[in-house]
Amino acid sequence: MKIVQIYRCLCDETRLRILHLLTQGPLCVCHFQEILKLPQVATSKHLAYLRRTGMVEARRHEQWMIYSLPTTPGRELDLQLSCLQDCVQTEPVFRSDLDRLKALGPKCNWIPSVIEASPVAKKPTKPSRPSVKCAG
Amino acid sequence: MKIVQIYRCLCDETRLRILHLLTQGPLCVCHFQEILKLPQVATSKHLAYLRRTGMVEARRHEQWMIYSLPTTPGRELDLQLSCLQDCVQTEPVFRSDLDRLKALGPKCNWIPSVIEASPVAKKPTKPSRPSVKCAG
DNA sequence: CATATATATACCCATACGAGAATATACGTG
DNA sequence: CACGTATATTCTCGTATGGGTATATATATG
Repeated sequence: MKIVQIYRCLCDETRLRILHLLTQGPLCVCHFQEILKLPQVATSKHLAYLRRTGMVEARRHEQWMIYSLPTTPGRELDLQLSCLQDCVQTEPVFRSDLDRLKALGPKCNWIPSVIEASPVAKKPTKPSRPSVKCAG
Repeated sequence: MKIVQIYRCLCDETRLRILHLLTQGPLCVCHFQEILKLPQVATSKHLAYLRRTGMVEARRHEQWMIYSLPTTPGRELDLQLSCLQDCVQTEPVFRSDLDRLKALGPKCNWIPSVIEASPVAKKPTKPSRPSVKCAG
């Protein structure tokens, strides 16, 4: 991936927040909506943009699309993401995003096990009963 | 300066090359043109963009405008510029820019002394005689 | 002052992008 | 299969941006 492509992904605040959240682990779209407080279409389009350029990967799990950083990010992306984490320290948005992510905590515990793609993974806290309505 | 502003500056290859060159030291516009092989107006406009957002500083010296990184860059910009230098290693454009910069070497020795703003600075290699025509 | 060099700005055009509304697709449940 | 939830795509619109041409400004020189 060309460096300037990486920067083009980083030059929008929403995408910056998405990538920042993903450094903490995989997330599904509804959680992004929840944390970023953005309409569905905005979230989805930014995620599509990131996926097109190879900045993130996506896999479907039942109704949900789980987004994560690439399994093999490549040197440049790795460097940039580290730098991003350093840089955002000073801006409150990113801090509160993290707070909302933690607050969401147990609700999305099941995601990592899904990502590991272990077929026998138990999905402990996932409300597997009725009318899931995401984690809202 | 907001982080996303920094990224907006970095998301164009020309500006990336300009900033990369500036990590080596101050340069005047004609040297950018020379190294980047870009028309005057393109160079000037990208430099104006960078100046507007505070990514670079400019000072006039006689006919020339000398551009440099901010004297006090701030934490985020510092981090980003370091990361940039790390990242560009793999892309040939930046390498050849550096080569052309070195090749230009003695022709712009006088710039650092100008930047120091020492009133009695001698400008050794500057062709102070006739029809300067930049460093072309 | 006339002219040349260095640099910036204004203007025009094409394209990219972000936001919003509406619609489509995929999956799950009864 | 009908319906609901989750997510993606299409369309439209306004704005930012990059390239090019022409012009303006600043400085130096004769």
